[in-house]
This record gives sequence, C-alpha cells and structure tokens, in this order.
Amino acid sequence: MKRNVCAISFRWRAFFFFFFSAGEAEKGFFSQFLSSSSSSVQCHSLSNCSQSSKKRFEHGFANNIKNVDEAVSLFRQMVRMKPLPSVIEFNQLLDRLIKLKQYLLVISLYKDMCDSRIPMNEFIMNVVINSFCLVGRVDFGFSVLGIFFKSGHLPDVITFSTLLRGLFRQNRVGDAQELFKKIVNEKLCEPNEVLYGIVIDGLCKIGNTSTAIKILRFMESGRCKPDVISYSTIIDNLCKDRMHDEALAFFKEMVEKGIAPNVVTYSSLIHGLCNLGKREEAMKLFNEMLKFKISPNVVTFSILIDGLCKEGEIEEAELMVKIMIQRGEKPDAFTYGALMDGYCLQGRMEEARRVFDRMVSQGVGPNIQTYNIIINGYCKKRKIDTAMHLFREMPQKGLKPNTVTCNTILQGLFYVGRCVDAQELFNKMQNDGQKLDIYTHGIMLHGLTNNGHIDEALSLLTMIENNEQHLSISFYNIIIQGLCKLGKFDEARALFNTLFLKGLDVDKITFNTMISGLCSGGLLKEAKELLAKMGEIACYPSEVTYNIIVEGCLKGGEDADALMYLEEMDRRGFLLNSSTFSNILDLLPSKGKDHILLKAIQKLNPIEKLASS
DNA sequence: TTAGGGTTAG
Repeated sequence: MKRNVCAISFRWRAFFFFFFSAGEAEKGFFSQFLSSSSSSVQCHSLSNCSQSSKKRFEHGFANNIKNVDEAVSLFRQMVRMKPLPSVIEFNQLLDRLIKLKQYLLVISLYKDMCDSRIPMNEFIMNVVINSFCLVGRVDFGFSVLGIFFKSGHLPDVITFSTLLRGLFRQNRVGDAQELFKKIVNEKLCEPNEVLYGIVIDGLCKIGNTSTAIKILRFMESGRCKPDVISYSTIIDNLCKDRMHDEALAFFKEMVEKGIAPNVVTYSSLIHGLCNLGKREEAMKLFNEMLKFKISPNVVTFSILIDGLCKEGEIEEAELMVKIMIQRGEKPDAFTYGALMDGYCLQGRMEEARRVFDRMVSQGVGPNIQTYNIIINGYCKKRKIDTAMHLFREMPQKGLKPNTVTCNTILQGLFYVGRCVDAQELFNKMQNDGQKLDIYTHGIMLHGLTNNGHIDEALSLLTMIENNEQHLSISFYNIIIQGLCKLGKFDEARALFNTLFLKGLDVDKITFNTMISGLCSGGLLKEAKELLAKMGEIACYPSEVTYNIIVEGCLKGGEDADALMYLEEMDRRGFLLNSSTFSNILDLLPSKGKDHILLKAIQKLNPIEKLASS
C-alpha cells in the first residue's frame, strides 16, 4: 500500500517518533554501513551484463540462482534493462538471496536500487528490514522503515513480525514487549498467528513462560486464536522447565479445542519425558503418535535415540536407528552424535569411532559438535593424543574449534596431568580471541588445583575477579575444596568468609564443600556449627549435606550426633547415597553393636528403599 | 512463528 505521507494519520507519526529516535541518531553509520557493503558487490563479475537485453524473466527465475556471482550478474543485467523489470522481479531476486542467507548482499543491492532510483514496494522494505535484523542490526531495520515511511509506504503485519523477531534475537526483550503492546493498543496492524508466535517464542526463550501463557490466553479473547504452533511452543518450554504435568494439561486442552497436535508437539513431550528419565512413558507417547498417523521424523527419532543412549541402552538405540531407516527417515549429524555420545559414556571408544566413520560413509558430514562429542570421549578415557589428533584435524575439514572444543581439550590435558600444555592452550585461546566462558575458568581452576598448582589457581581467580569477568560461586567452591584437601583450613575458612562480604550468592555446594573439608580435617564441631548456620541464612541443608555430616560424625566417633542427623534425615525423607552407605559399611565392624544406630543406617539404605518402592 | 546432540563444580 502506498499513500501520500501527508495523509498518514497521527497514530503513525506517534509510532515513528517513538521508535525512531535510536535508529535516526545512527543514520551516519547507517549510510556508511551500506556504502561499505556495496563495495564488495562491485567486485563481482559484470561480464554477463547486457545493456540492451530485452529478455523478460520467466516465472520463478530467481529459484535457479545458485550463488552470489549469478545473483549479482543478474541484478546488474536487470538494472540496465529498458524498460526496467517489474518490482516483483526484483522482489524475487532479493527473496532468493535471503534464502541463500546472503543478508549483506541484499542490503548492498538495496543501496544500489536506491541509487538507481528503482521503484520499491513494501515487500522489498520487509526483505531489507529482515536482512538488517538477521545481521544483528534491528536499529537499522527501524531506520529503513523510516525511509520507506517517508516515501509513503506503510508497515504491515510482516514488517512488525520481522522487527519483533529482530528485537528478540538481540535480547531487547523490553523493547519487543513495548512494540507488541503498541501494536495491540494502537492497532498498528492486525496481529496474526506468526506475530503472536514470535512473541510467545521470544518470551519462552528468555524463560518467561508465564507471560507467554498470558499472551496465549489473550489470543483466545481476540480474532486470531491460538494454533498448534503457539501451543507447541508453550508445551516445549514447560517440558524444558521439567513441568511435564503442566505441559500435558496444555496438550489435553489443545486436543479438546480441536487443535491437532503435530510431530513437533509430540517430539517436545517425548523429549521432556526422556529428560525426566521416564522412558516407558516416552515410548507410550511415541506409540500414540503412530496410532494417530503422525509420522515421527528424524528429530523425534534422534530424541529417543539420545534418551536411550543417556540411560546406557545403546543396543536399543541402535535398533531404533534401524527402525528409522526402515521407515525412510535418514539419520543426520544429531542422530549419529547421540549414538556416539552413548558409546563414549560407556567408554566404548572403538564403537564410537565406528559410528563417526559410519556417518562419514553415509555422506553426513561431521560438524563441530560431532568432533566435540568424540574428543570428549577420548579425553575421558585419558587418550589425549587421539583427542589432540582430532582437534588438529578439524581445521583441515573446514571446522573451527569453538570454546567447547577447547574446554574439552583443556580438561583432557589436566586429566593426564599435562598442566603446561593446558596453560599453553589457555593462553592461545586468549591470543586467538577465542571466547572464554564460565566452563573455561571452571576447568582451569579445577585442573590447576587438582594437579597441585593451588597458587596458580588463586592467581587465576584474582585475574578473573580483576577483569570483572563473569564470576561464579563454583570457582570458589573449587578453590575451597582444593585448600581443604591440602589441609589449608585457615585459608579455606578465610576465603569462605569473604564470599559473604563480596556479595556472592553462596549456595548449598559451597557449604557442603566447606563442611566436607572441615570433617576431613577432624574439625567436626565447626562443621556442625556451619550446618546449623545454613538454616539461619535460608540456604537449607540438602540430602548431600546430611550424608557428609553423618559420615563425618561416624568417622569422628560421634555416634550420638550421627544418630541425631540420621533421624533428621528420616524426618525429611532423605536417603543415604550409595557412596556414603558403602563408606559407613566399611566403618561398622569397628563400631561395636549399637543396634539403634545400625537400624537407622539400614532404614536409610538407598538400595532397600528402592527395592521396596 | 514451534521440536533434537557436546564442555566445569559437592
């Protein structure tokens, strides 16, 4: 729709005034951005250009474009044609480029179209805005909207959906919510399923499922009712939050409303059940979808295969691969990755390697994650040389190791005590500009501490603190544990006490580490005082805390206190974990015949409890 | 506009 700017209502002016301040302010950079991108286009071959070509374009001509050179060549041909091809033909070319993920090229061609004064429409506006959003510049997307607006083009529901998605992609959730409210309150467009879907998904992705549910309820009151996608998004996120009952309630609700669940809905539910270790229920749902003639796809099968592998049921997982192939579903990198990880978890590296080779022979290229899985497998088996070989092989296959790859190798090097090599890799990561994350620091601190380099670990911790990098309480847990192992209780205690002053979120693990350390050093009285302190600061002792203190008391000969803690565990429904239980069993012969104590220990025996349940 | 794999810490 093209209208005279003067005729555009006050409602629109208010909208543009509100949303453009940021985009307009950067207009200088915006034009610079466009001119720098267009220069790359000038380099492409123009040899196929024919100024006098009168050839018209067949329907769907753009779908034949295979690469950037062909697209640029065709574009040059088009702008020189007289008369010019229709705006629809330019649309098709740009749309094809979006499908080829050539976002910068779209922006650059748009600039050329502006320079050549080629007429444009809303479709081109949306394509260009989308390109800016996909290169992470939603602000320029708003600027483009302003430019089109000035020439009388009005945004539609697709424009707003694109901008909303761009805002969510850049984590500008507050702005996205603001825009959504404006769209609804000021009726800027009639929201459709797609627009609602973007908002629901964006909210879910930041963990705000409750607001997403409110949007779904709001849809029910309007013209555009919730569909299978809005329901599936909510269901998936409830499953990810381990709220399976709530997810099932939404599932039931959608079925009752006559909205048919699809393969995505079922896959999410099956994934949720697998994550909860409820394999039988997952298989029940799988059979249910078959009954309703909803065909499981490669994603559904990969979820099940992964679930089976994580439970160690690798033979069943292999069987599932056979079934999917029989049903015409081709395993992909995810499927093979799940299978490989299953073998790695069991330390069956030869079989994991065979899966790796099998996927290559099937024409499925290994990706970064595939390498990370197998490298991790070798590291865990202390086969660091094989892991390093694969690590070095990655660039030859066109794959750039990422932070996870480096973290895995770092851990592997520490496992075999190669601290110098680990430190070298850590330095290289920094020199290469590789992003360091919470895992990198955790692995470094743990590796250094465990290999007897507590001073280096402490220096690294100071460096992390000084650089104001993301601090995690787990860093301190690692160091406290290391100090306690070395019998440096004064230093551990001092560090522990500073955590409260630093305003760090001291958790159960920190307390458990400190209590465990004190017990191992025979400082039982202090350990018990610390446990009592947990309740005072509302960081309540867990099952693990009680396991630690019971074992500590028994080892320290404080049977009466051990009994008291065992009774407390019973009241709270806690069990002895298998390692504590076997440690206690070893102690028992020297404990004489305290029947009450023995009875309490037996009562909290996890194996007997499991058998009786 | 919806679904799947990999790295730390008691």
